[in-house]
Amino acid sequence: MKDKIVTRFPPSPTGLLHIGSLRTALFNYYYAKQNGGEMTFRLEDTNREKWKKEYEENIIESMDFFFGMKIAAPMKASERGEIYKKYILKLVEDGKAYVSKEEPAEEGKRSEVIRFKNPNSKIKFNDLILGDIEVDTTDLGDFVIAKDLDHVLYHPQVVIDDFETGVTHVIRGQDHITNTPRQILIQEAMGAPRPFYAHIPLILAPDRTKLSKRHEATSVSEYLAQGYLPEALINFLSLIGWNPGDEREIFSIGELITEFRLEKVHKNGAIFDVQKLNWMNKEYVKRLSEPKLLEYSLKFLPDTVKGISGFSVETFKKLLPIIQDRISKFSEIEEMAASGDFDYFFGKPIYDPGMIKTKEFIPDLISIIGQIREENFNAPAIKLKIWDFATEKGRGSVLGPMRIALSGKEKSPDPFTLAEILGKGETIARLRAAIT
RNA sequence: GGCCCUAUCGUCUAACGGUUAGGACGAAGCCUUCUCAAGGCUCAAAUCAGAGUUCGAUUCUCUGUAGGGUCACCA
Repeated sequence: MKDKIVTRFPPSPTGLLHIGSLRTALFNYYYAKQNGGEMTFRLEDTNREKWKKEYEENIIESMDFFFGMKIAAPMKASERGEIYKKYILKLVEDGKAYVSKEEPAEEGKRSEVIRFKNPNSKIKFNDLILGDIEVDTTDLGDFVIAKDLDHVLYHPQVVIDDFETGVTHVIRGQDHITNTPRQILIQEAMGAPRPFYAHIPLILAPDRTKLSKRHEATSVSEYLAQGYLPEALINFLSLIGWNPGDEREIFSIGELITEFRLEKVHKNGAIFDVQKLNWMNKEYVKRLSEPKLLEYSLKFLPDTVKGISGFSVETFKKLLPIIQDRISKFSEIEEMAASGDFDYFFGKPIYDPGMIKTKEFIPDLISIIGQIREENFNAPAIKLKIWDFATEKGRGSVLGPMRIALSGKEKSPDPFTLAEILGKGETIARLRAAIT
């Protein structure tokens, strides 16, 4: 009988959920799920200086948002002081740790701390991604594991929490690799079993250093706020440092759970390429259902547009295909709004009449369009009716003025689509207005 | 600097020791076209260097070089 696989995600609430943390959580989640196991969650929240309630809430909400984990009462390191204390006490009793008198060299340092008695052994462990790693722990010295019995430090905390929650696989970033020998040492002193380790490569900024706060946008919330879709973010992040070995790129979370292979995770760090994220997000935008597309579009549509007197959701719905075609992320709707790409749908276009090169063919357009029946007033039908005439007279001098008459802009969707959205009556009205 | 990790197009990456070193993003060009997008097609672009093992190294070994991570009484 194989033991149930238990992975872990223990973020520290010292910032909003980081893009790299999400990816680590994702890998932990895939590995646990595909093996019928589970991913545990706990908050490593003993650093009270950097802690913020806002961060904690953001992380917990994200767990629900991305993994459907409803966490009512998260396990918190800050509430486990008594437990840590017992273990440290035991270590001291067993002679594996000792109270050390110090001469504080710096301000704020204590004259007495608890140090781990380093047996100075060579620690060898097999990393599921990196392979065998051997480290001589002599250079680590007798490192401090607690300031005192009520202030236990990170390494013993991790070992105790992983042990008590039955963690079988520690999947974490490569920035933790040098912590591993220390933690194994403590484990062995406590007689705790050693979990499997898998250190995943770091996500790098374009300057090839670890992606951190000093770089552009690093929190998941920022990306969501820019209108990246969660599914796209998950897909993109999952493909950094891992790939299925073939040429597929678009994966649902369900597919990722079955396809993900820990053994195929790379050893080397990878740059977070926003351009590729943009492309992938666009792929997801294209696949969005109409209700979802409307929901997101409305959410990102500025109030200045919603406040136009002629604005209605009914009309806005007709613009959805145009939006879907143009944006790669939803914040671009704000840019479209700023350049006036929506205004003319909800009110008369404002433009310099000089923009219209020639009004010569507008009366003909009005009569052609007038012949189209109301119920047939759609872009393909309108195009069919006008096309030959436009070709005969010169498309530039027929279609160009038509577009400007309808939109007031040099750049816009094609005039047939414009006419369809505006409707027959309004189209003719705007063409008439352009003559005078 | 010590310790640890890594090394294929600009970027993400594929390639039982035998391939014209493949794909994607991005760039460029072309087509489509009334504009802007979208779409289609085409093209450029890489095995860090040097030894060794081998009939044959992107692939295995060593050295060098480069990059990264980490060295708290933070987590």
